[in-house]
Parts: sequence; C-alpha cells; structure tokens
Amino acid sequence: MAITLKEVAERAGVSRSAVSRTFTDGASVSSKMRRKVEKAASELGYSPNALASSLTTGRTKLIGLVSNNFHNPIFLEVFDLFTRGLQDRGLRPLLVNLTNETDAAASVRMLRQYSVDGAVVASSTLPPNFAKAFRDAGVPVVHSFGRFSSSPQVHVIGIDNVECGRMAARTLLARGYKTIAFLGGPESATSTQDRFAGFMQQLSGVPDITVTHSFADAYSFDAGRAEMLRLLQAPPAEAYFCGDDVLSIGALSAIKDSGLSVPDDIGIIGLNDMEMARWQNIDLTTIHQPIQQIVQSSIESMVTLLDDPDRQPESRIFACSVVERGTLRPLP
Amino acid sequence: MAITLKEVAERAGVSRSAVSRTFTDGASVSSKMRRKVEKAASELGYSPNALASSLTTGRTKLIGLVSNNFHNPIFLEVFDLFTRGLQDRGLRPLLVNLTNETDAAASVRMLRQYSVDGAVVASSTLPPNFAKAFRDAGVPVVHSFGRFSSSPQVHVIGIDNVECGRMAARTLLARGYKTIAFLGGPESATSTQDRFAGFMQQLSGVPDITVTHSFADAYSFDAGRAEMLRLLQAPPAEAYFCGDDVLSIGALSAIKDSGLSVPDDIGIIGLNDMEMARWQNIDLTTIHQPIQQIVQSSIESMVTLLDDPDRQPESRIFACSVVERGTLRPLP
DNA sequence: AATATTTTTGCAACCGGTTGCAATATTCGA
DNA sequence: TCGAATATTGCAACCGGTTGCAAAAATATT
Repeated sequence: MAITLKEVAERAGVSRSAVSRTFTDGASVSSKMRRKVEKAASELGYSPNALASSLTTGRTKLIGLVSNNFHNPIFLEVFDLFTRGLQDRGLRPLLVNLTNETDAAASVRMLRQYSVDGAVVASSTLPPNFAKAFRDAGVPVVHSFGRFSSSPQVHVIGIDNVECGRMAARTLLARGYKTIAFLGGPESATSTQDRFAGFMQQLSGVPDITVTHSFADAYSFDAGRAEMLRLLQAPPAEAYFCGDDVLSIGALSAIKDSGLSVPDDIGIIGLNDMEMARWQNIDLTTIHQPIQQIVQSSIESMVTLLDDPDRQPESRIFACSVVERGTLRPLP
Repeated sequence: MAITLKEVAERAGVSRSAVSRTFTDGASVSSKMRRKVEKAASELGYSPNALASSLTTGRTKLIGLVSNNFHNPIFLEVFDLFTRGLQDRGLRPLLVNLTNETDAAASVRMLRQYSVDGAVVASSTLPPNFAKAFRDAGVPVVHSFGRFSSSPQVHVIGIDNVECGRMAARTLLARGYKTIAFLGGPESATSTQDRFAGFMQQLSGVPDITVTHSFADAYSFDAGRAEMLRLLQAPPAEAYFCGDDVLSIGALSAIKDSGLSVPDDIGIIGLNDMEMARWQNIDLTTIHQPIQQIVQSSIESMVTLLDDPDRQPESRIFACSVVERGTLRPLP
C-alpha cells in the first residue's frame, strides 16, 4: 500500500541505509546521493513511517494529552493551545478522555502500549497521585492546572489555588461584605479544596464576618444554578465566591430568576476569566487565570523533560489577578 | 526500559510466538500455556507494544481526529463524545488542529506518517475536498458536520444546512416578521453558504418581505457582536437568522447595549442549540442540531469503514428542529 | 604522486512484535 | 489400544525502519 524505504532504495539504485540517512538529519550523506534519493522518493511519493522508526529510535513523538475536563469551555482553549503548541514542535497529541475513569493504572498502561514519549495531564480536579502514576511508570509527565506542591513529585504548572481563595476573600472584604460564602465545585476536586482552604484561612479571625460554604455537584452551569436555588430558600449571603466561572453563571441565572439583582442584592466573584465572563450579558467579576502562559510553559517543560527525563520535578506557579466587572459592588 | 515479548518468553521458558499468541485473541493457545505466559507477564509487568505490532498487522488503531473548530463550545462536546466513543471501541484519537492550516496535503502526509487507520474530519467549515484528500491518499475518512452531497465522494455525517436555512426562514415567516436578515458566519464556511442558500431560497418569491444579509468574520461572540453593532447603525431588520449560537449571543449582547430589547424590537434565531443557549440569562431560540447522534453515527461509520475500506461513500443526514425559547416573538 | 585523513556508503544485525509452515503433542473414534 | 484427526508449539522470515562497523571513495597533506 504505502511506499517503503526499500522501494525507494531500489528505484534510486542505492542501499536502504542511504535512503534512511537522507531522511534523518544529522546523518552523513553526500549531496549527490541526497539528490538521487530525493528524486526517487518524490517520484514514488514516499514518506517515512514514523512508527516503524520509533522502534529503533525509541521515540514516537507522541504525547498523551490526558484530561477529564470536557465540560468546561476554558478547556477548549486549553486543547487548542496544547495541540497547536505540540504540533509546532513536531509532537503529536494522543487525546485521552478520563471522564468516568478513576483508575490511573489503566491509562498508564494504554499510554505505554502506544509508547508515548510523555504525557500532559491537563486537569484541575485530578489528584496529584494520578500524574505520579505516570512518573512511576517511567513516563515523563507534566501536570497542568494541577495542585501545586512545594516539594513536587512531578512537574506541575498552574496557579496557586489557595492564594486565589485568599485573593477572593480579600476582594470581598475590601468591598465591605459582611456575610460571605463559598460556593465550591465538587468537593473531591483539588482546585475546590485549595480555593476553599485559602478562602477560609483569609477570613478566619476577621471580626464581624459570617462565613458559610457549600459545594455544587460539578463545575457546570446546572450545578451552580441548582445549588444557588437551594441556597436562596434561606436568606442568602451578601456575596459568594463561586468555584469557577461556569458555576458563577449558573448562580447568576438562579439569582436573576428569584427576582434578586446582582450586584445590588448579592455579589458574585468567579474564577478563570473564561471568554464568556466578559460577554456583556454576563459581565462577571472574576479571577483571571493565565491559561496561555500555563499551556506554553507546560509544553516547554515537557520538551525539556523529553531531553532529560531525570530532571528534578518543579512547580511553576503563575500569578492570578482580579478582573473587575459588574457582579460585585464597587470599592467604598 | 519497557518489558518486551522476549523477556516474557524467556521467563516463562517458551517461545516468543507463544507469548505473542497469548496476547492475540483468536490464536491457538492451550490453557496451560496461557497460564504460564500470563504469570510471567504479570510478574514482569509486561504489556505489548501496540506500535510494534502494527508493523506486521498493518493496523495501529489510531484514528486522526481532525478539526479546525477550536473556538465553538459545541466542539468541546464533540471532542468529548468522539474521544469516549473511540476509546470504547479500542481506538485512539490522534488530535490534529487545522487552525491556520489550508493545505490538506500536509495533514494527509502527517497522518500517513503515523499510519492512522482512518481519519475523522470534524468541521462544519472545511470544504468537501479536504476530506477527499484523505480518501485519495487511501486513508478511510468520515467527514462529520460536513457538507452533504447526494452523490457523496466521502462519507458525510451531519445535517442538511440548506434545509436548516429554509427552516429558519419558515420560522420567521410564521411569526409575521416582514424585514428579515441573515447574519452569517464566515462566508468561506460551507455551513454558512448552505444555510444562506436555503434561507434565501425559502424567502424568494414571498411577497412583502424584505431580505438583507451580511457575514461576520468568524463563528464567535466578538464577531457576532461587532457585526450586529455595525448593523445597528442603520435601522435594523425585525428579525435575524444568525449563523450559529455563539454568533447569536454576540448579536444579543450588541442589541442589549444599544438599548433595544429582544424579542420586542428585534428577533433572533440561532443554530446549534449549544448548552449555553438554554442558560436562563441567554434563553436563545435556536435550531437544534443532534450532535450526539452525529458523533455516534460517525464513529459507527468509521468502524465499518475500517472493516471494508472500499465501501461506497454515503451521506447520513439527521433532522434538526426548532427549539422555542425567548428570542423570537410568539406565533400569532 | 604517494600516503594519511576524512567522508560516504553498504552490510548486517537489531527494534518488538506477527504469522505461515512444519513438527510435535493431544484428543478422538473404533 | 492404535491410527487418524485436531490442536498446540517453535522456527524462521518478515514488517519498515535505524545504526555500528568496516570497506570504499573522496579529499587533504607533504
């Protein structure tokens, strides 16, 4: 079916090695030879089989792109950036969807079967040990959007969710809110846990503040809306820090339906600064997460890791910042 | 590094073929042998190298998932469904991002290098000849969300965009709108062209109707908003059929900012019925596209195509339907 | 021009599997 | 119990490349 090395070699009247060398850069080939081979190759429409060569070189240029976040619109951008960035470096993303998957071992096995050169775990909800399972299996791994650790076991690129929690708390305090609440994503998500921890930590000990909290079932519009509807059956807090933007938008929808207004009756601050947050019919005050830098840095990290698999794991943390829009009352 | 067949064979004291056979279903192995081999394999932590075996079997179980739609949230769902569906059948999606890519040949070459068993082109904007380039190169291909043809050159699974255009027109006519407009996506997108054609066709010859049209730069919020802002500088039409939902939401935002109200001053109908369309703070009347069926059918089509690559290309068209929400005035 | 040095080339083994074929072992029927 | 039929196993060649090594060719040195 496809043209092979051998056929090109025969047509050019040279050895197979010669053909192989012309397609391997850095190999020793005379320009006369190169011309002959390239001529034969292009006449035949030959292109080398990357998988066959991986057998001997031990490199497939395949990178597992592993995620369980297929419902949060920001991840479409994440996938876009990852695929483009990897392609630009001659790497190929093998997409792995971990929805409903809790067993790290199965994914590891699968990626090993395909001899991926490395794996990028792109998820803000998977626990650190998931990425670690790849590392333990000898697969170079970078965990993007993962939980940061000061003694990292694997490369982690992302934000400091604990600090984001604090930042949200400070933002609400500065605006004079007295009854404050955390409306988190799923309690099992590391990002929820960390944001919650930071939030509570910042608020603890501040006088005259009432703090409550609850968790939505998922990082989704429906879950945010449902949880907020539930909360509205009792007197609500003055302001909520929601687990992320999608959740926030769900909450906004619930509040609007209840006849209350934002930010007059209730304030909302989200996290992510997804594209929709700045849509004028949403106009959500939120904490910006620098997705582009995170992805770019993740790719760079992966590339260096491929060259030197034993490099010390490191955490790379990017700063977040509050984006002021219309869902919190202004500073006094 | 990784355990190989040979090591398992040595440990179990059997031939390499025996080990290979235990991991190939349908091969002849005694249960005694199977036990021996499996024991050795699990002790060593062996798992077969899928790529190496593809060399002889000619099958990699790799499927190219090719798209240029990384900005439309519905495609996140599309990717989710595709990756899950393919995984469930033991196939692996190799993601190819065609953003900024106009040269089909380059993608074809790349996918051939990786010996994909087939390619799914998931795009509503790429022209048919793109998918055809794969077919011509001998790669089984299914074009999802592509332009339907009654004498298909490749397998196409999707909706009849021309009919959707007509449907939109009929919906607006039925509600008594007299000045009607088409606000399309990029003019180069096949889906835009087809929806436009159907829309105009249905309206042509209807008395007392004024039709205008224009195109946004992209299927995006910003493009829709920008184009609608431009349109609002002159007296607008009574109702618009927007190229898709994201565009519609951009247009809604522009209308709202101009102090006009929907549906009292202007009616909007979109297409796709993406998740956000039903968010209560958007509440967009739109035409529903059955994404789940399209993806599922695409996968089935691909699977049968893998068994029989010479099977006649077919078009599979799924019905769309209007979802009535709050952006058109009610039927009289 | 003869020799030393460097570059280019081909041979053959190897990467990790699969598979046709023949040899061997097992099961079955009478 | 014995021969025939069937099932299991190993050998060796092959899939499409790469690469160390030594021979051959080209280039440099004196």
